[in-house]
Amino acid sequence: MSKRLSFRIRDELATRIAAGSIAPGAKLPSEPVLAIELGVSRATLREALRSLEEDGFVTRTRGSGTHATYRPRLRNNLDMNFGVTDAIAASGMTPGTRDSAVRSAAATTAEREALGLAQDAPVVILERVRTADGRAVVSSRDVLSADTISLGELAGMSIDGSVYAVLEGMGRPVARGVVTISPMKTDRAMARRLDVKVGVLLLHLRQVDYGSDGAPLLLSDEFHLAEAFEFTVVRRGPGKERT
Amino acid sequence: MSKRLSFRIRDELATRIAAGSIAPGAKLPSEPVLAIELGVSRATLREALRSLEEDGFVTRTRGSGTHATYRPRLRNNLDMNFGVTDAIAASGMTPGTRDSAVRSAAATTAEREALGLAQDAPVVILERVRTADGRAVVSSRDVLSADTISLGELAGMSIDGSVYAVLEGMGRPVARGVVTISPMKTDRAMARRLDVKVGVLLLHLRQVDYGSDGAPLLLSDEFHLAEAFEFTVVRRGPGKERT
DNA sequence: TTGCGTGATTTGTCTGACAAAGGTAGGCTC
DNA sequence: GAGCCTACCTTTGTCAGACAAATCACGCAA
Repeated sequence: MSKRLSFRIRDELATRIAAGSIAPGAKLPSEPVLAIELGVSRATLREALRSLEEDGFVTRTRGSGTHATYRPRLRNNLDMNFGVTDAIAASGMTPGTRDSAVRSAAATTAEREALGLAQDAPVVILERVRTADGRAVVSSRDVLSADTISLGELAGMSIDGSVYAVLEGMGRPVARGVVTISPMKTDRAMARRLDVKVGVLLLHLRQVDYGSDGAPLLLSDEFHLAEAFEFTVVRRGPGKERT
Repeated sequence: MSKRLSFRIRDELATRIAAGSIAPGAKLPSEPVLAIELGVSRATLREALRSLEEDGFVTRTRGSGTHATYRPRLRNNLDMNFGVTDAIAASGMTPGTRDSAVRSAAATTAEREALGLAQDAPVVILERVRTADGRAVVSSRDVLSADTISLGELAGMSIDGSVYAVLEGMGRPVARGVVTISPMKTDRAMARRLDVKVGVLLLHLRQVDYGSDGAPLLLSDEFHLAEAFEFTVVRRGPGKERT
């Protein structure tokens, strides 16, 4: 349960809208009425509405009211599913892991830059092949500073576990990630790992994750089979009301 | 200038943070102090801070204060650059257009579903090849309902213009878009249009744009040369504070 | 029918206050 | 002296009430 009351109200309204209890395009009750119904003050309700508006659930117009917007249903939203496990589960398949291996090494130049490390700083690397309903669909490689997590801690995590869950358990939750998307064809090594032919299309997601203080925590390279996944992103429009 | 005072305050603070006037990790003045400094009430300031928090510019902690977060600088953020023109310009190149053509047709099934139209509803189609510094980099195809815009209006727009700008000029600004990303290889027709070899890697962006009322306005298919572009997305972390 | 004015409705902003949680400094115990 | 605990202060979260501004609906007149 969220710490802030306004978050709970926000989630409650978001659920109602998503579930269709408040129909798309329908007008919500006025703020005073809705505040009484939800048992909170109008200020708290407005915090929640502000958040919903920011995420595109509702539009608010002075003099007119607050209206729910039509919201497209998304299967694999990059915003919602942060890890590979989430993405697979969101597609209705059972996630699994294969060929898991952890090791330590000196950081390469690219890794040093991405993670903000000193030269020759030690890093720990986790390489896995993720499966959906038993079929290999993603090859992933996670790199973390040895200062962030020890080899033992990384090796000790659940085989199907999420690195994010481990980091959060250590009090270093991931607050934000920046992912770069590019297409590529499978080379021979990747084809063997994923058990597909050479030349099959992949989406390469290179992601740097940052902690709540803004420090880089994790560098991930994920190679997704294009035919197995579909990525969607919600983009905010150029309407001048926004920044 | 935005209609709502809280939006202006939001933008003002976002600018300060982005420009480094408020350093990453630095603590902002307390709400009462900041409200006086900005000349607004604390309620309005809190609306602005709520928005900034939602976008990851700041974190707020009761008892501790509001802190600016480190925000990575992005070259081609799918969130920031909505149209192809923006994306090309953000890469430091000069956008241009080639092989522009408009026509009208009956909507296909996929187009009907995406745009929420009745069977055999007429649509207008704009096909263009976009260039960066004279080199063809994107093949695009925009489909709109004939009710939204007439063939003449579409043909009359500036050759390098943005469909978004036209829609906004007609009082139908695009508030949100949902893009699906998938990789593909160029077929023969696309290779000729983009003047590349068959088999070169493309990123296919299929996007549906919605108006402020949530109604679908525009269906776009964009085929980007992979080697010419790089797409980044900021993802919100799995920190438990979110939905 | 069309246009205009007027009033009701609704969100936006302001003011003031108290509660809750984090941070800090001081004192106490061992 | 080191560590722990407590009281206090700061800061955000929530509440209450009021007025301003914008939109919408209705009635009326041309």
